Amino acid sequence: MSSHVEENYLKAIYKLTERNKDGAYTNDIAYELNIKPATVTEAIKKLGEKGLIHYEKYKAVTLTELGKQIAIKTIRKHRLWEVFLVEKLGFKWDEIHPMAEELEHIGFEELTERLAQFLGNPEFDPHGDPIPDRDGNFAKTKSIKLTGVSLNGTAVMTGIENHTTSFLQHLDKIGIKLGISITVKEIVDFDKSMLISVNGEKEVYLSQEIASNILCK
Amino acid sequence: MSSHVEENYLKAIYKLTERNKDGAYTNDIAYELNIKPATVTEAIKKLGEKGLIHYEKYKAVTLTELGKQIAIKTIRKHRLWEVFLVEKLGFKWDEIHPMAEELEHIGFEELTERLAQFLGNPEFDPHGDPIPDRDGNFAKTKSIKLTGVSLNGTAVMTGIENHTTSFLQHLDKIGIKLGISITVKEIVDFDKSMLISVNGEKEVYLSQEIASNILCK
DNA sequence: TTTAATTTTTAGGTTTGCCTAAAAATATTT
DNA sequence: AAATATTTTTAGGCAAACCTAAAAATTAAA
Repeated sequence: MSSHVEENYLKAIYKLTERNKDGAYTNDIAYELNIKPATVTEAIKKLGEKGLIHYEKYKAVTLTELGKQIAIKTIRKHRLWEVFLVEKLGFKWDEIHPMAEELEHIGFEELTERLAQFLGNPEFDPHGDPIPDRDGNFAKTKSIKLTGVSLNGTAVMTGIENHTTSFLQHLDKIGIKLGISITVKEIVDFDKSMLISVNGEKEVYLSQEIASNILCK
Repeated sequence: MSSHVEENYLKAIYKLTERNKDGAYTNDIAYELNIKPATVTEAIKKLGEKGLIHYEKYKAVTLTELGKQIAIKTIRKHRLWEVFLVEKLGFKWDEIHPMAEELEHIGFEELTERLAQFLGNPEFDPHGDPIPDRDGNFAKTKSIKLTGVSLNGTAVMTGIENHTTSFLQHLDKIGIKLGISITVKEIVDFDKSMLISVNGEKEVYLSQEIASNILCK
């Protein structure tokens, strides 16, 4: 199995296991990777034999220590390249994912570490997601959803829970970006949408769906 | 055929056609790509059908305009990344080839162009090879081999004809790098090796083999 | 607790990009 | 121009990574 494909499976399993403690299900992995479940069954059997995941028929899979290391390294590479694309090449945060998705598979330890150094060993990527260090440790961040901020409370925007282009572009349009301060001016009783002010200026309504995908501290 | 594989074939054919005007032979392509001739036959048939090369059974192949464009774009990407690796990440010129060999296949036009801009639109890579511009035009360079410099003549080192690690490391050791000035102090009658002085200082003997792989102007 | 629905796996196929061995074509010698 | 050598192609195979359709196992519902 090519390391490119392998890394994608491990990354998907890592992501799903974050959400679902007992592991990643065949169907979910397939959905995540845009392939069919039958293909996933084949693949996870092999990953099991390679010692990268714990595989038992009909059960959710989990990563072994080795598999987890590889997944985290891939995430590290992905997020470092995202920083590069934004900080050095001037891309916007909604443009970088597909490029990072390819760059993350370039596998030279020395390249990754020099890139990190060149970027000033950043701890967060342009979406506010933590970048694991070379040993695989993530900076601890205890953020809350914007929906958890009480009326008249103020919070600093630190991240997002949804990474789709449309969501990112919408945040751009209303002026929400990392580090900005958000004050909750009103919570509409009817649908729990909220009126917020961005950096004490612009006021906009956010649906609960949007607010619940914005992370703050 | 994956663009990764396709680009490698086109690059190999481009390189071979540079050397051998009538085109690239099956055997040579196979040697260049470290695969077997039978595999090449299969591949070039497909590349022919795709309109990327001119293919006729038992004949050397040449690139079509389209095939040439893709080859040159790949070379552009390769050399830009090499500049990045040396100028920004501090790698040495003998370390970068394998990394650039992977980075070159990342195919986002916008990424390439922003990278080029970030690097200051360099015209030459760390080995002195010209970087084609976005339209595929190479800076014209009329360099000569160091073996063509006459006794007591001085020339500026501008490139190399051999890109092996061992050659690059040897040049490093004796202090030869791009831009350095070389004076021919002596040409040994017996084997045509030459005594040179590097930047008017250090004197070393170079075999004819080495001298013929050093380009100057 | 039996039936129904869902999920996972198996079985059998396809394409891609590689391989070896042998046949066919081309090129080189004698 | 024959014979020999070299090069290229054909033929048949293999593993990876995907697929569909059907069978088996598990989970949920009646």
